[in-house]
Amino acid sequence: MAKDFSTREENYSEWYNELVYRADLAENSAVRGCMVIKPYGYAIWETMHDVLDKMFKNTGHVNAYFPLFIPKSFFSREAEHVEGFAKECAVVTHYRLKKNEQGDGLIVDPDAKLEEELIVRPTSETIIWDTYKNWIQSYRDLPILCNQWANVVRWEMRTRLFLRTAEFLWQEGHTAHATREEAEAEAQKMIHVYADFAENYMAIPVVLGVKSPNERFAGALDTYCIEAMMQDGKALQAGTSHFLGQNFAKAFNVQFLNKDNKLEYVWATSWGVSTRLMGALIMTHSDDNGLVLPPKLAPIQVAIVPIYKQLEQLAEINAVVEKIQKGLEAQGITVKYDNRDTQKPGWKFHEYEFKGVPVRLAIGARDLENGTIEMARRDTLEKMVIKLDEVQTAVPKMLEEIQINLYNRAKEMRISKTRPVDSWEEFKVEIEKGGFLLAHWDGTPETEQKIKDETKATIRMVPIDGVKEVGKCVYSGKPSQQRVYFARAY
RNA sequence: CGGGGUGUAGCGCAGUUGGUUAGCGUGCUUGACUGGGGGUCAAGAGGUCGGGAGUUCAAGUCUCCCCACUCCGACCA
Repeated sequence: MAKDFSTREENYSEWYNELVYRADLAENSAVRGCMVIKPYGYAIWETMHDVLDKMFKNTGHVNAYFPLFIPKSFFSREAEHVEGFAKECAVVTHYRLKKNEQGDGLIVDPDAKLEEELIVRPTSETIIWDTYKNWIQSYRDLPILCNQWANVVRWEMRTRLFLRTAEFLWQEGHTAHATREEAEAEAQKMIHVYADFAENYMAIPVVLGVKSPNERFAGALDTYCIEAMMQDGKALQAGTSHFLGQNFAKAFNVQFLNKDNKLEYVWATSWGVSTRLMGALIMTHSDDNGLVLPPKLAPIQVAIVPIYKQLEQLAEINAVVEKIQKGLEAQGITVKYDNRDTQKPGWKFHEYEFKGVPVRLAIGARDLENGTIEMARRDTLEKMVIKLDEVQTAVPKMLEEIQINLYNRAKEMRISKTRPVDSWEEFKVEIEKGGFLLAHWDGTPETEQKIKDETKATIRMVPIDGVKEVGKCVYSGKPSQQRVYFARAY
């Protein structure tokens, strides 16, 4: 057992915070609401970045980079967009500091006021569409399929490591198309890429659907999303893909001549996932002993700990481990052999367990005699003794098994927290228990808002390929065509 | 922005009605013994008590002002 570590039962959010901090993933910085992502945490993000980047490129996208600053006037061009982001923008008003004549330090030089203030991007649609205007004249210029990896700033009132920080890292795809159909297909394609990534790499099962108008991205016609269920029963939006229609093309006057020599507005999409995924990863799999990482994203997949008395013994072990390590690395497995003499074996066991390393091997004098090695798996904490000559097959097999087990475990958890609800009384009782409630909804924003006001639950999404089922709205009793997902969310 | 709370060693905290040299846990350094699940013992290093002003013979402790952080709401990827 880890000492002095909160359990999920005692206090879920404390457990999460301590986990992030003690597993060396991230910490709060001197700047309120902004985090420092530490090397171990960044290594996980880096792997996510690399995998996603490949997936984007495999689907025809290229990377570009647009500025951090956006002229204030750009923001007011798209009415809904402005409303959505105005309340959380960091604004640059001056470009120079000077010595404080009245006291110590520096003050903002009042003479260095910018003619037009610059917004630190909360998202880049506006600056990108202002740029695309210059790139697009003909249908031959389309489609444009760009992605950028960047940091953005949203001045949030309350922040939590990874889940909501004032500055966060993300990728944002911005595409331009000649037809509505093509843009819609793009938006849907990308939400499926995200679902694929979440399920097959992060081992997080997700439900896929479309947002209700209330929850839609500011300026979008449709927002597709994937939603995951956390262990405490709260939902977490893991990725969004927006069909923007011609809203931004009209706001920034981006037109092209089609084959019939007629001027048309361009159709757009944007889609993104952020470092918030780290929060989802942590909360989905981890337990009261610390972090649990799916092998495909673990910075260290196998940790090897030697157990020895004298240094001569260590030398003997080193020789055996060297072969094991080389063999595993040749199979593409990331191995850390921790033969530091500065820490005890017990300390190392806890360290790697807490950091979520999927497989740990331990080898000592006893093993050398028997030709064995101890293998421990992080997901179930089981330990087993295997023959040394089995290591090269047993370890990769175990990694695969853990990856699958984590996914299955998370899926069972989600299924157990998902259930249909048919009356308002039942809804109010069940929402307190957490999880997804599948309920009928009359399709109106008014009803959705009332449900939110009374229960803090929001419609997480309307399933795209959901089963059509005639029913009555759980709140208003009006007719409904299908059930939607309700939950309290992060 | 509204309502609580907290600022004392790297981190986590104690410090009573003001009273001598400001403590404890952990971490850190050195050494010895140890080593199959966070070892034991010993010796050390480490402090503008958030900042400023005031009351007092005497302030970590009382008063006032300021600052920072944090939690709970409203807002949100």
